[in-house]
Amino acid sequence: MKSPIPTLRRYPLYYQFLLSVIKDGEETISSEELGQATGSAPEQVRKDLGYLEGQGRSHIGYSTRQLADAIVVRLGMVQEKPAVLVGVGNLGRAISLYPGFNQYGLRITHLFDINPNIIGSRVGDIEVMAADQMPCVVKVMKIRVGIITTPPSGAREIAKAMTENGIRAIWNFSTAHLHGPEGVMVRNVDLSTELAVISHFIAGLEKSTGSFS
Amino acid sequence: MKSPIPTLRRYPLYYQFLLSVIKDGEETISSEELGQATGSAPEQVRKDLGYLEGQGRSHIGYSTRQLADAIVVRLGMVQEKPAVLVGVGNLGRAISLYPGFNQYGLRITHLFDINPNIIGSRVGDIEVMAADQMPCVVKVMKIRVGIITTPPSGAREIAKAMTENGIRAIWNFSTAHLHGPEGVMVRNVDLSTELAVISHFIAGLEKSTGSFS
DNA sequence: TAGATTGTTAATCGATTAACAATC
DNA sequence: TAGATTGTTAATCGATTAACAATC
Repeated sequence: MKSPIPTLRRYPLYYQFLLSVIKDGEETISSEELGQATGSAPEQVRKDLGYLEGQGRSHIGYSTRQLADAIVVRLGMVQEKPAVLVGVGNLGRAISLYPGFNQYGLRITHLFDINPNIIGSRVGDIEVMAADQMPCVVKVMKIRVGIITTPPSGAREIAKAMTENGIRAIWNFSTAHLHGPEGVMVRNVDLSTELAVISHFIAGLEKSTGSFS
Repeated sequence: MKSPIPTLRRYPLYYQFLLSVIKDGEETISSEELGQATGSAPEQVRKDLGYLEGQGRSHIGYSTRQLADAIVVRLGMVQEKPAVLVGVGNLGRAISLYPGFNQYGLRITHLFDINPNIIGSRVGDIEVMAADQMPCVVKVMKIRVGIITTPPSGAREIAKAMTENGIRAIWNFSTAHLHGPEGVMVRNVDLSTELAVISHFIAGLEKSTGSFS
């Protein structure tokens, strides 16, 4: 059965915790425990896991191994997903070096930038190429995933070049809000959306407690 | 009127776009345009803006200036919010150098790490301190915002030390899922949640088109 | 067995979307 | 004026939560 997007987003949380308890030698786990560890209600956990192959057993719980495997299958984590990244600033560098992505089969194979001082430099063991070569690389290598970590100004154009050359999913970290054509998934990740929530909360505290408390 | 969290998260998107049209000299903007630019329906925009002070005018739209100001006020963007960051790896470095945060009044004032090779080094104009000094700094400087960019193993303990010394909002980028005590807001930002959605989507494509297409 | 735990159905909740009167 | 646009109320939608029978 198809998993809704909020559920898909919770699978990695379950998966991470499953790995740690498997390492501890646990054979089974209850929805209660799994919920505790990931910040979800047990009913939520059971519902989410209900979309997966396999099932839990009353009085016993779920097999940790079987569950982890089911998540791997559902998320397509074993498939190799080569990706290009455009914009090798601090954020781009951090993301291309982020160790957690391998687990999901995401491999950033090419880096691009427009800054001549950055082009030709190395990040990890990848050499940064000139951004105008990105379309060609994407097309020739049949790459399906594009990551954008540029300033907002160039983002739209880059996204266009990506989709025109076969990219099917764009992970956009720039503050420009993008949306792709039919059949292309765009995930906009804007850190300021979270910052808004935090700022609002902290500012609210100051107001209520004032400088007298 | 209080804005719900999904609305708070959209304000930065509106704000960003408002700044750009103000720079272009536009005096007013319609909910239609604003929605177009940020990926929301016009009704959604009107609802979100309805929570703010001030109002739009029929046939005219909203005053761009007034709207931007109202968002600034609602999100408490002008209040100075000093913050500490623990974990000066690639991600931590990227975040402490991220230019967009100033806008929200967030100022990362102290950096901490446990790695002796990193302690004493500089990121921007801030010197990295030993992590065990974090509780003291937070307490003495009355800092209310903590950012965690460590590996998951140490995260829980760091969060505990933060809240015990007066931190009221934690922005957690580690893969450990945290939740704070009553009165402390924790925002868990796990990049793998987004990656799950992307991986699922791309893996689904491969399956349906196969290697024959 | 008794009690723990799943799986599933129903109820709730909150956000989004639609509809439309009011207004400029 | 006519048409565009807001503001607000109602309808829809989807996810979360609650309830509970089934089962080990």
